[in-house]
Parts: sequence; C-alpha cells; structure tokens
Amino acid sequence: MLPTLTEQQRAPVMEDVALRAGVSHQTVSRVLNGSPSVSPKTKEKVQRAIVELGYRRNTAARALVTRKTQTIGLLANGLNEYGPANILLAVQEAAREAGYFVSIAGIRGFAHQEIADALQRFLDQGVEGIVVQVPHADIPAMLKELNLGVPIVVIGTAADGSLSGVMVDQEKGACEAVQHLVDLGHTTIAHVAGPDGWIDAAERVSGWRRTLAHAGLAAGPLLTGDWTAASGYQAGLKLAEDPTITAVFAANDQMAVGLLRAFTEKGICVPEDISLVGVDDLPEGAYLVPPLTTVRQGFEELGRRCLEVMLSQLESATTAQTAVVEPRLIVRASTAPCAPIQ
Amino acid sequence: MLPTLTEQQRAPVMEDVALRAGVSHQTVSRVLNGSPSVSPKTKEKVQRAIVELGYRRNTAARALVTRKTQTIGLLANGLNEYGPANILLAVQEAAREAGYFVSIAGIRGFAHQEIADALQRFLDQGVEGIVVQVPHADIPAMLKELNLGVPIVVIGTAADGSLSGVMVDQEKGACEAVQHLVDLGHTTIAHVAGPDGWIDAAERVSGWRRTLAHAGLAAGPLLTGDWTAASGYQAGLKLAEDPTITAVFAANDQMAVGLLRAFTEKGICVPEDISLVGVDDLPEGAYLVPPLTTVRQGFEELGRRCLEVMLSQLESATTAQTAVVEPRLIVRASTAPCAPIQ
DNA sequence: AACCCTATAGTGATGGCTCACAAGCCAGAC
DNA sequence: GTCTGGCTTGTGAGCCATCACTATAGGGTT
Repeated sequence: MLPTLTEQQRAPVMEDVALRAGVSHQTVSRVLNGSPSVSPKTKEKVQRAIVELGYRRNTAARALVTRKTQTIGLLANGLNEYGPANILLAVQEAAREAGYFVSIAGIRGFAHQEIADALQRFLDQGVEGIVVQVPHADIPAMLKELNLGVPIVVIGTAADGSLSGVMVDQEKGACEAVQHLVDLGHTTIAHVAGPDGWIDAAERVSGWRRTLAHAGLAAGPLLTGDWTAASGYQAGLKLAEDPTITAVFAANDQMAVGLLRAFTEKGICVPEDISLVGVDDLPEGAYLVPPLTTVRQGFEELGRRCLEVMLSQLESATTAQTAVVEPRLIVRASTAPCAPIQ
Repeated sequence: MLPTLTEQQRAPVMEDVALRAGVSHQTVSRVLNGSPSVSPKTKEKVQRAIVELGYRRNTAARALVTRKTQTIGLLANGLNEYGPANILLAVQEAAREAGYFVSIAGIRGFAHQEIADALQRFLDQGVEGIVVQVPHADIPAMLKELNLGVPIVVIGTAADGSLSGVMVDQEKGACEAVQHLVDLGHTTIAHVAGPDGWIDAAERVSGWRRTLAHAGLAAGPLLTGDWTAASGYQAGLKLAEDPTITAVFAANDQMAVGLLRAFTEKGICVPEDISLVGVDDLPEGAYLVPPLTTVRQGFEELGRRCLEVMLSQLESATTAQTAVVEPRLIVRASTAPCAPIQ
C-alpha cells in the first residue's frame, strides 16, 4: 500500500472541494465564478464543501489562465504628504470595493530613471492598470514615450492621448481664493507659488494672475517656494518688507504656516495687517492662530473618481477620459477686509 | 498550410526566447534565475534574445510553481496621517530593494470585521507576509486568534507569541520629553493623552507618570484627546483655567497645535507662561509660533527595521523577533525654564 | 584504452485553474 | 415513442514557469 500523504499539510485545491461535494472541479469553478448554470442544490453542496475545507482559490493559477491579476499599481510621489496620502487611501478603498488589489510604489523625486524603473516593476508584476500620481509637467510625455501597454490614469492632468486624467480644477480653486481676497478689498495680493515644473503650482499661478487681471488689479509680487513651511517662512520674511502688500495667496497650507510665522515674528498681524489664504485644508489648519482660510481640494473624491476612470478603462478600452473635481474655498479667520492704508 | 498566428499579439514566453537563442526553455530559465551552470556564451545569447524580444517573465506562472508571490501585505490604520504615511513609504522602499511588491489595505477604524476582511483578502491574494500597522491594544490578540499562517510583523508592539514586532520606544520618548520639562524647573506638568485603546497613547502616559514619580513630583492633570488638533484645543481650554500648570506634554503634535491655539486665545504665552512638548515632529512643527519642541519618532528607521524583520521571518521561519527604534527629543522654542510663580 | 567525473544542456512532469467542447438528462412537441 | 432543445455537468487541453531527472561532451586518471 502506498503511504498516504499527510493531506493536512497541503492547502486544498479545487479538486479536493469537488471530491467532497461529489461534483467535478469544473462545477466548483462555476460556483466560484457565479455561473448561472449551476442548480441551487449543487451550488449549496459546493459552498458547504468550500467552507468545510477552508478552500481558497489560488490567485496565481487563476491569473495564469485568465491573464488578469486583479491588481492595479499606484505610482506616487510624496506619499508621506497630506494630499497624496489621502488620495492613496481613497484610491485603495475604491479599488478594494471593486475587487482589485493595489500595489504601491512611492518615489521621492522626479528622476526619470526612478520612475521608469518603478513602472517596469509594475509591468513585471503584471498589473492591469497604473495610476500615476506624480504631479510634474513632464510626466505625460514620459508616460507616452514609455508606452506601457496598460491603461494609465494620471492624477493632476487632463486626458492626453491614450492617457486618462483625473484632476482638481486648481485654477478655479486659485480663482476663488484670490477673488475672496479681492472681494475683501485687497488690491495688492502676492502669491507664493510651488516650485517650477509642478503642474498644480503653475495652475495656481495662472488662476491668481487671471483673477487679478479680471479685477483690473496689477499682479502683486510672485515668489516661489518648494511647498515646505521653511520656504514659506523665507518668502514671508521678504514679503514683510513690503508694506503695500495686504494679502498673500500661498500655494499650499504648509507654506502658509511658514508665512504666518514670518509675519508674526515681524510684528505683522494676520488677518489685521495681512490676509492669508492657503490650499489643501490640512487638518491642523483650523487650529492655527489664526485659523487658516484655505482651498479644500477634495482628495477623497479625486481618489474615487480616479478609480472609476480606471475601471472603465479596464473594462472597455475606449478612449481616454478626464474627470474633474471641484475645489472649495473654506473661509476661516486668516482673511479679513483690507484695512485702509494709513 | 496552417495560418500562422499573428505572433506580434502574444507576449513572448520562455519558449520563444529559447527558440531564438537556440537553446531549451530550461536554459532560459536558468539564465533568468542566475544558475551557475550556464556557460558565459550561452548566457549571453539568451540575454540578447530576451532583450530583442522584450521578454518579461510571467509572474503568475512563476508564482504557481514556486508558491511564492514576492508580495507582502501592509494593513494600516490612518494612512493619511503623518506617521503611518511615512512608515508606509519606508516599508515600501525597503521592500522594493529586497525585490518584494507591497499590497496595501488602508482601514479607517478598528472594527474587528473590517480588519479580518482585509487580512483575508491578503491571504486570497497570496501574500507571503503581512505587516500590521494598527496601533490598537487588541490587535495582537486578534491576530493570534485569526492564526493566518503567514509571518506577521506588528508595528507598535514587541513580539508576542508567533507575532514579530517593531516599535518605537514610546515610553522612553515620553520620559525624555517630561524629563526635559522637569529639568527646566517645571513641577506641575499636565499630559494630554491619546485615546484609550491606543498602544502608543498608553505608553506615553506611563512614561509621563514614571518620570514624574522618579523626580518626586505629583502627576499633573491628565486629559484625554483623540489625536486631533480639535481635541487638543478642547483640552487647552480646560488646562488654561488652572494657573498652577506651567507645562504640558501632548501625546502628539496635532494636539499640541490645538493647545497652542487655546492658550493663545486665553492670553497665555508659550513658552513664557506654559511650556509645551509634542510628539511626532510634524514638518510644520518647526514653523509654528513658537516652533514646537517635540519627540521625533524615526518613522523611516521603523519602516526599514520592520522590513528587515519581515525578511528574516520570510527566509527562515525562526522565532518571532522584536526591533526597537529610539525616539529623539527635538528641543525648539515652545519650552522654557519655569517662571517663578508670582 | 577504458573509465569516471564534472560541467552544461535538455526532457517531461507538474502546479491549480479556466476555457471550449462534449455529454447526459429531462420536458414538451410531434 | 421519438425527437428537439435547454439546462446542467463532466472531460481534457492549455496557460507558463520551475523542478527533478536524464543525457551529452570533454577532460583527467589509471
């Protein structure tokens, strides 16, 4: 007699379930895949066998034949920051609901090689689609050149060629922020922008510029930071020297924090002497002194929409799509009517 | 004559490479896996064929036979917050270097069902190990009960049974923070703790308590927040009513931000009237008014160590391990010597 | 000259699943 | 009573690697 293998060791496979339920492995497969042509009775038998055996379908075997891994890749820059982290969370949640796994690759810079490597790794892994959350102006061109052969959704831009896009209307957000300042009577409104090359940064600059032009005002000073509070602080020290400036639109909340400190150090009160608006709506923003007026971006929605677009690309490779999320101005206490210049 | 399939369509497989290089598929496999028993000449031929064909090994097929998916799962709570996001980034980076993919599952609460579901999904996916970054006291027990059958590394606790652990020495961090306040001459030191159930919160409370006892001081008021600036603000309003308090140790920076605002509103100056210490070292912390003294946790290192432990568990299923990361006090301007009570 | 050994390469089985197709069954129609 | 067709179920091939063997060649030994 042949020695029986210790069955306990091996994870049960479809055949084991079939044997126990008294059907063929194919029927088990059908039950698992929700095929309509299985009688209720058989279906129940199979399901019981599955539970009793603790059967779990082998993803690798399945992927091998279906050529689908149920996985999407998320390539992201600055994952440790508020916006990207929230988008990641939302994308991942939406993916889970749709039955997809999310594999991540966080990168720290914009180095072409690093990005290309990460994308190749996704391809090696066999992802079905890739979400690219790297807000640099060169990204679409780079992606088109790499020609990856899977659906791609780029966060922060509109669709471009075969690339789909999901974006917050940054320009509109900037317009609302600046218009708010204009409405308060400010006439010299400075802008502390994000660094060159960043898509969002450029759009906010253009929203700022456009709104001022539309209001018949000259553009105030334009300084460039690097999104950090430190750079906002530096910018603040410079702006503090110019007494004609009564309002500043910072391209993000962190720089606004730096500005706030610089102004406080120089004895300039916010909002009495200078109004300040940021972008992002960091959770701490409402508890700064003073609470920060800001533009909320709706990262949650962005992430969800991103996955919607991805799914539709995955299901039917139609043309690329664009989804736009509306930002929202949150008025708090860092902005006030322009005091008459004395 | 049979119609030739449009070869262009199908992704090349090992056999295609073998044909082109004039060897057997096995030799291609050997080259790919770095087997020593392939002559340099053959190896070169194969590599050239791989490049020419743009061959990419099918992960699913490989996983099917090796029973290894090269994937680890990361289950995390509060992924949109500073600490967890940084840990994620570090874990993922270390994983990539080691040739592993990282699949993520972000959860928003501590609901047993949600956690169990996410873990089951990881198992369905076939991850080789799971990193659990859910800082709740009940987690180790829950994990042990679920008995998942893959190596698990829990972030925030020491090893426990078969579970490995990687942690920051929270108690030590708290001690340093409180000792710093004691050294400045403060005698009534309050603590705003994190919510019940959170491991870190409890450890910080105990570090605070221990240090005070060691210094022969009575424990000051103990309030409980929920990590948010809003809760810190509420706590601050209460603490502001007690003039004997000259220092507050907040369990995180966000609550410290809220405290700062409450104190400012009540006309209490930091650090002149009250010294304030946080935990986390948020990037904005250095630019608050005043810059915040805080305990830096070393999330980067935590993430790296976490993956080291995971890898060693994966390679040789020895006993569970624990890695401890040392926190570091960063003294800035929110703490000052205790002013004599007038 | 016969033999053994090592280095290198090839053969065929195998992993667990889905797909395409074939087969069995039973009801209703003629 | 036979036939037709729909509903269920089963059979066998195939996906693409790796693994365990086997085969071959060339060098060194005795």
